[in-house]
Amino acid sequence: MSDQNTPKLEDIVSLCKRRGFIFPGSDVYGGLSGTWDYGPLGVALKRNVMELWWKMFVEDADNMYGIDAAILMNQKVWQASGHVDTFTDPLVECSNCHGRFRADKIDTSKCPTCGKSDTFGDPKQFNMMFETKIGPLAHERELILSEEFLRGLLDKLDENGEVQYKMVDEIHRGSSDVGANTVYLRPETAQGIFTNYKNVVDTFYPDVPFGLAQQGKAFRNEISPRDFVFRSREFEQMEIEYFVHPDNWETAFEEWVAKVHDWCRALGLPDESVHELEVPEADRAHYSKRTIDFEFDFPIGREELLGLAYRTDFDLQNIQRVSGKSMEYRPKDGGELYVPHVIEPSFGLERAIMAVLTAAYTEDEVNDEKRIYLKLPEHLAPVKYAVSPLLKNKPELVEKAKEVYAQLKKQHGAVMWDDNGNIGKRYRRQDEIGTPYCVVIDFQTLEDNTVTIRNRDTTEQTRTSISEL
RNA sequence: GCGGGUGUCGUAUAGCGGUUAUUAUCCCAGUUUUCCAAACUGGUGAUCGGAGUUCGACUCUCCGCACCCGCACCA
Repeated sequence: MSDQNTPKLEDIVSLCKRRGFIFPGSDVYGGLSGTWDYGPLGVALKRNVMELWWKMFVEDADNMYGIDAAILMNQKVWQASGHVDTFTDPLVECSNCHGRFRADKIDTSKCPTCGKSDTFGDPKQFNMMFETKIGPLAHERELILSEEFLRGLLDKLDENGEVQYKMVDEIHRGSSDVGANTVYLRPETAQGIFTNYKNVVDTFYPDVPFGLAQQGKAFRNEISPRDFVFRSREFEQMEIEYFVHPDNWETAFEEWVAKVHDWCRALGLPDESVHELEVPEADRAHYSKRTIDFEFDFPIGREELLGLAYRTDFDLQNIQRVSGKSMEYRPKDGGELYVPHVIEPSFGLERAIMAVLTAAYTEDEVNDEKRIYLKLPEHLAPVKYAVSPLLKNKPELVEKAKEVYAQLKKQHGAVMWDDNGNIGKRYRRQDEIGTPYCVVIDFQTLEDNTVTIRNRDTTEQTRTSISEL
């Protein structure tokens, strides 16, 4: 349901490329599906969102600890977490209509699409995790074990063919097993937190409830990445695992619902565009006892912005089982040992940025002309102030403006110099990148050291003295 | 991954089996300009990639790649 205030996705994509926020990944080489690169303004916006998150949830809280785990992890992590099993789907393809289906979800004797019988071959494993190898000989080994290569070779041999085929099958079976040198690019950042739970408890002795927070890249081999940065193969997550006593999970869950709404407001998202979806059991992840998806009215429709899940003690119990190390928490008041339960708010950074852009993108009609501007919250805007001389062919104005620019730059950092074209043109350009204030040095400045400050949203100007900037 | 569509300067576009590849805007340099995309001058910049057909391909054919729509997938 998008009302007329929701911008079109193509308008946002276009503005992002035109003004240097977000470009297609590997653009000069024709692109790479499912990847996006951030330009100068995009990375500024992205960092502002990340820093806001870190400040709100880590620095401003007194029971939160930050960590930053490696992307590559021991493969046992993913066996313990269930990802090796649940991220691997057996898929079958119909030789008649080429439809693809989960082999474990349909009757494979008959194609549900075209109705033909016995059109399915053997199921093939499809895993959403990117896999790579540790060690320098990895690729050589893969080449030797290529089934196609070996079969092609053996097709040329008449004698003992049968024996040789058997050998190929054995070798191939061996290579499709997960070798000791196989590692995965993490499909979620959460496990990097769980694997460090014990280290943090042993070094900081935090009181429950406490949380561990992390920001970082995650990778999923999506079948079809789509909708701009909404679903891509490489993305950034901001996650918190909040450890609670099992009796208190419901209270903590409700607290986090409120905090999530605070976060959405800090991003400048209107309350009426954010929706809670209680995820029914059948749709929940394998580890979760309760999940709320927070959805947002994106240009592509109402879709998930972030998730809040009660993960029980699923992860810590798994680590305890697989590693053999105790994950029990010892209360300082001498109470009984227990394995803490976990509330997990999980934020997608790119989705947050897309929501921010959606909420900020505004088109106004001014004198029959369209004015496009990004109504970004001040703390997220890539550029806070643009400084201009009213006229650039008057050296005294330019000189004074440069002084003001240097002063503001020292104070705020995110300040841009702009003397291109005429003043109206500069305002429009700054509008499009969401700069909240344009500071202009004019002839009056030379007399009384005051400048005009033009407001992005109202286009009104006020005159202020330089010292009060 | 399947089916359908699309692919020309940064953006938006025109056109053609043989062009100096059109126009606007953006961008850059300059003139001008006392507050909301004014004007003028000059400039950079594109046929998605690779094969094939042809004397000659941006144009036709095939194969890749990317994007859009639908299906499926979505821990």
